[in-house]
Amino acid sequence: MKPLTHPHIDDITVEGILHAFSNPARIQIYAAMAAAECPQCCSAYLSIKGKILPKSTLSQHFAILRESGLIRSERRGNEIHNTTRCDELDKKFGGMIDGILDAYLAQSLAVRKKKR
Amino acid sequence: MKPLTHPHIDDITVEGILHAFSNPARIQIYAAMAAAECPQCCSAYLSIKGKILPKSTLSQHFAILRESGLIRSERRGNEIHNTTRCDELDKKFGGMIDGILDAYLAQSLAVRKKKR
DNA sequence: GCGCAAGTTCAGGAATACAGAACTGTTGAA
DNA sequence: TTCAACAGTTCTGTATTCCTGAACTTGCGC
Repeated sequence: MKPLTHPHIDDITVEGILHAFSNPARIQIYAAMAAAECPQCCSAYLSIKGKILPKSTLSQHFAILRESGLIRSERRGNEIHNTTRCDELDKKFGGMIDGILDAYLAQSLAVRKKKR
Repeated sequence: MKPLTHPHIDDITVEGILHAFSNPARIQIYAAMAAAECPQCCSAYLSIKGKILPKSTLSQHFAILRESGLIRSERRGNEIHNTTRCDELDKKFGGMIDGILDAYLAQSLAVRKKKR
């Protein structure tokens, strides 16, 4: 099994991050991960917004998040512990990530209100 | 020829914007448009970062930017005048767009420095 | 009218995304 | 140690999206 590789902070690009975020499942995964208090394994995100994702799809989403530099993944025995790289990213990209997350969370809240 | 339609501000979504921005040509067009002092027609962006885009490709990029709600396009006789909708967008999405643009511009600057 | 320039639409091929099936590697219990 | 269950990956075919050249429409000036 391949070792998990992460791009160096200098190799992370705005376009890569925006592409990773351009998929609804991926931005939701990232938002949930950013809100989590401790590292979560991949299968914690098998069900997202009431939809169930196939494991293979999820695995590929995680690969894209990892390769774009948004998250860090570490093998812990059987599972993989995932965390955001927000400290590094905030230093490099200023308020970009937070700005996106804030807007996304505000939108999610608004949608939930509407549904009631 | 179809009339140009723009989504209502309430129908603009974070995912739509991020998808529009996930393409290098589109974010560059938007950045240039945001920096321009007056409305630009589409063909002002035929050459972007040294690359020449086919007209058809450009036309579709503009359609995506328009439908995502990022820009406003108005027919002026033969050509189309394009402007960003940044006032509305800033009101709706807080610092998201500016955060993205700032990071993108900073990255572009860094790249240009490296090339020298 | 004519020619030209600005954009659009269409059609194809290329690239990318998705999901089911089969797989690898790890854990824990018998 | 053997084996079943579990976490995640890889492979593969299909569906979707993206890109671009060619043909087209519309508007302007001569």
